[in-house]
Parts: sequence; structure tokens; C-alpha cells
Amino acid sequence: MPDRARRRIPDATVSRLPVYLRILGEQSDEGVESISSERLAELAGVNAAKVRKDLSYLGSYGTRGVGYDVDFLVYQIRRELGLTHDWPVVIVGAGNLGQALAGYGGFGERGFPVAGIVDVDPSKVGSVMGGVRVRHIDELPQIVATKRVNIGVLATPPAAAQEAAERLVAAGVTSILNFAPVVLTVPRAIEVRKVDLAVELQILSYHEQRRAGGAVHVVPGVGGGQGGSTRTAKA
Amino acid sequence: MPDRARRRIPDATVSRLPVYLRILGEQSDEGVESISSERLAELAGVNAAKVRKDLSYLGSYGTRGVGYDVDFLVYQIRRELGLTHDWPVVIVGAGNLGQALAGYGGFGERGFPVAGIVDVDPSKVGSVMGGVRVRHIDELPQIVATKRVNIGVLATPPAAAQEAAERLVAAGVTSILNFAPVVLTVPRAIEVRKVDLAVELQILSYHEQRRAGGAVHVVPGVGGGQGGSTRTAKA
DNA sequence: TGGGCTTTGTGAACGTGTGCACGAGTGCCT
DNA sequence: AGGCACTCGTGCACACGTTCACAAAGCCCA
Repeated sequence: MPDRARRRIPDATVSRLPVYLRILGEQSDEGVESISSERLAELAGVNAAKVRKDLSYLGSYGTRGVGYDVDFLVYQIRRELGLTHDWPVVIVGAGNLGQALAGYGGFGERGFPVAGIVDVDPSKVGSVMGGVRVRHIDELPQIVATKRVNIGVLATPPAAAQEAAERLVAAGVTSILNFAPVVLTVPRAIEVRKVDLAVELQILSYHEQRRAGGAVHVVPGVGGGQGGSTRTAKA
Repeated sequence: MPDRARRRIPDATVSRLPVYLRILGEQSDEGVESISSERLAELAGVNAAKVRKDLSYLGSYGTRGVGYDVDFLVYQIRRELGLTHDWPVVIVGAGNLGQALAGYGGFGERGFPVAGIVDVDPSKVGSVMGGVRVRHIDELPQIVATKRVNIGVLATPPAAAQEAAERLVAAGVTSILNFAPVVLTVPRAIEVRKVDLAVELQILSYHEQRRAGGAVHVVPGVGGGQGGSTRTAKA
């Protein structure tokens, strides 16, 4: 690799690195010390060339004829993704979803401890979810400042999402994970990612509808093996 | 538009149509009858040319000099996405997430009624979530067949996801929305979409880490307006 | 030591997606 | 009726992402 400079990694690659990371972690736990791009590609459900190109953005960490050292690769990906330390998050909205997110243990385990949950509704304040007490949204700036929070999770109803986003930004949050089905307007510098259930279902609906050149409901191949060829689902 | 044939719509466009649809629905509710590509683009947080190109895949439904008829466009997008009728879904996994999904009302309202929730754990069977009784996973084939379910929602722990996916497929489901952080291996014909919380957070982490050429924690601009320029967050 | 086998890293070709720019319709006003 | 202002639909060029194919580089064994 010629330049040591802080090269920019393509978005598509960044979105795959977490997948590689999880798989490599599992392999490491199973005692696997070395892995080829082909094997990793198989486990990740992608093309081997893509894996090599993706990993090449991190540097030339493979050994020709051998493969990649699993633990070393884990370390490098974690470093590149900024996972060498925890990123506390604050959840806005203590409704159905907020509760589920707080209760979902795999949050803190994966390096994103819940630093706080806030809600506008005073009747929700004080209750405990996933070991964290719900506080009023007015305390947001304080939570963000004292816990050094950079990432906010939006789990409010759609109508409240834009204002909640603005309060997050005002409090100093620079990245937002938005579960509300709303297009947020935020300052340029703020990184936003969207998770929209309805959109995903409607995309599936499109494909189902498209499939329906014949019957809408396909009769399953009962009792037997699933005769057809299989593939690993793409991201 | 030359050919009337069932043209293939680009993936990128398909993933934006639901966003347009939601916005158009809101506009319709507010009494707006006509909308320009520019206005729709602004509300959707995208480029106006992109909106026009996206909509042109549906047909030439706009009127030059005027814009698009909101209700007609809603109808056309719904038709193209296959939203002219309901798509009942079955949720596999009655844990934290499964409960939240079942309790999330906006599911049925948007045309995806919960036809059933199943779990392997007998102790969970019988309890009611969001008005739907949890049943044992062995009843999956029956639920899928009688309720004409094409879409399955995977909300199991990672370790159980692959087997659950296989049972969904065996039962006749042809589309899967996967919330488990696992790469699924399914027959080619099955459409899979993934929603992975950890991946999203790690992508945000990457950008935060990258931002940190200076201090990790940015001090908020307290008390004042948010001076900087704003933008509408991209999908 | 040298040859063969394996696997990486990457140049190049290809495909998909984006955005500009402008011709072509349409409605409105005089 | 004619001209003007507006907005759609789309050809084209460019950017981004994917895949192929192969030289370079390392390991192993005789």
C-alpha cells in the first residue's frame, strides 16, 4: 500500500466491514487462526474478490498463499470502525420500541452502552427499562455532556421525531440512528442513518407482487428436502 | 413511454418509492392535490431529477408545466409496490423484539397485519402480544397456509435464526425480513432483507471515529440557534 | 534450491446509480 | 391567438460499485 494517509473507505465497504467483523469474531471463538478471502466470502454471503478489495482498503494485511490472520484482522477492522472504545448512546422515546431497544442486551455488549433514555411524557419518567431509568427529555443536554454521548437513537412517534432530532443536535449529538418513518432535516455535519420497518416490508411487497405472474400464494414443498439450489442472502 | 411491458424497476428506485408514497399520503391528507418533482424532492431529501427519473419508471404520469396529481401518484405507486391488498406477515420469535414488533400498531395499519407470532419456547405459547396469541412454531405451516402468508419476520436470537428461516421457507414463505445479526442461507428464490442494529451503529461509529481528527466530544452550540447550514438527511 | 501450489492485491472492464441540461408539452395571461 | 412561464421526461456524462483475471508473493516439499 503506497500511501499511509487516512484514506477514505467507500460507503459500500464500510457497511460490509461490520459483517466481516462479526464473522471473524465467531471464527476466532471457534479457534480458527487463519482464513482465506474465499472462506470469509462464503460466510458473509459475498464475492471473494469483493472481500479482498474491501480488506485492501485497510492495508495489505493478508499473506499470499495463506490468507488472513483472524485475530489481527479483527483488531484492524475494529480500529478502522472506531470500536477500540465504547460509544455510549442515548435513546429518545420510551415507547414500545425504546423499551425493546433498552431491553436488548446485545447493545452494551457490542460497545454501545445505553447512557440514558429520555421521553417527553412525565408519566414515563422514573420507570426502569433494561436497567436504565427513564429521564425527562429536558435532561438530554446534561446526559449527553456528562456521559460524552455522540450517538443518539430516535425511537419516538413520527410526529415528534423532527423536534427530538433537533434537541439531540442541540445537546451535542453528532450521529443519529432514526427509527421513525420520517425524513429528518439536520445540519450537514450530522450523520444520520435510517431504519424503517415499513419501507423494508414494502420493498418485499414489491418483489412478492412482481413474483405473482402466477398464483399469489406458493404451495410449499411439503415433507421433503427443499429441493432447489440455495444461496447465502445478500445484505 | 414506449413499451407497456412489465419493466424492471431499479433497486435504488424501489427503495425510494415507499418514501415518496408516505410523503404523498401526508400531502393528500393535508389537501394538496398536485405536487412538483421539486417539492417532492425537497420533502424526500433527494434530488428533483432523481424523483422525476424514479417516477418515470412507473409511466408518464406527470403533467408538464403543472406537476403530478397526488392521489393518482399514490395509487400508481401503491399498485407498483403491490400494496393494493394486505400482506399478512408471521413473526418468528416472541422475545423482546418480537413483542415490540407485534405491539407496534403501525404494522397492520400499513397493510401488513400480523397473522401470527410463533416461538419454540412452550412457556411463551399462549400469551397475547398486540392482540395476537403466541403459538408454537410447529404450527407455522398451518398459519402460513390458512392465512396465505408470504412474508416472514425473523426476530429470534442469532443462534436460532438459520433454522427458523428454513422452517419459514419450508412452510411456504417467500420473503423474509431478518432482524437477527446472521447471514442467512436460503434458496435463491427467497427474497431476504436485513435489518441489523449493530451494523448501523458501527457505521455511525466509523464516521464518529473519522470525525475525530480533533476532540472526540464536540461541545454543543448552547443557547443559540443552530447556526450552521442544514440539509435533509439522505436515506 | 527450485518447482509447483495457493492465495493475495489490484488493474481493467463492466454495470448500476446520479445529476445536469435541455427539448417538449402544458397552462395562463394578455 | 400568441407568447411566456413552468415543469416533466430523458439523453448523456460522470461517479461509484462489482467482478474478472492475472501477476506477485508466499509456503511446502522433494
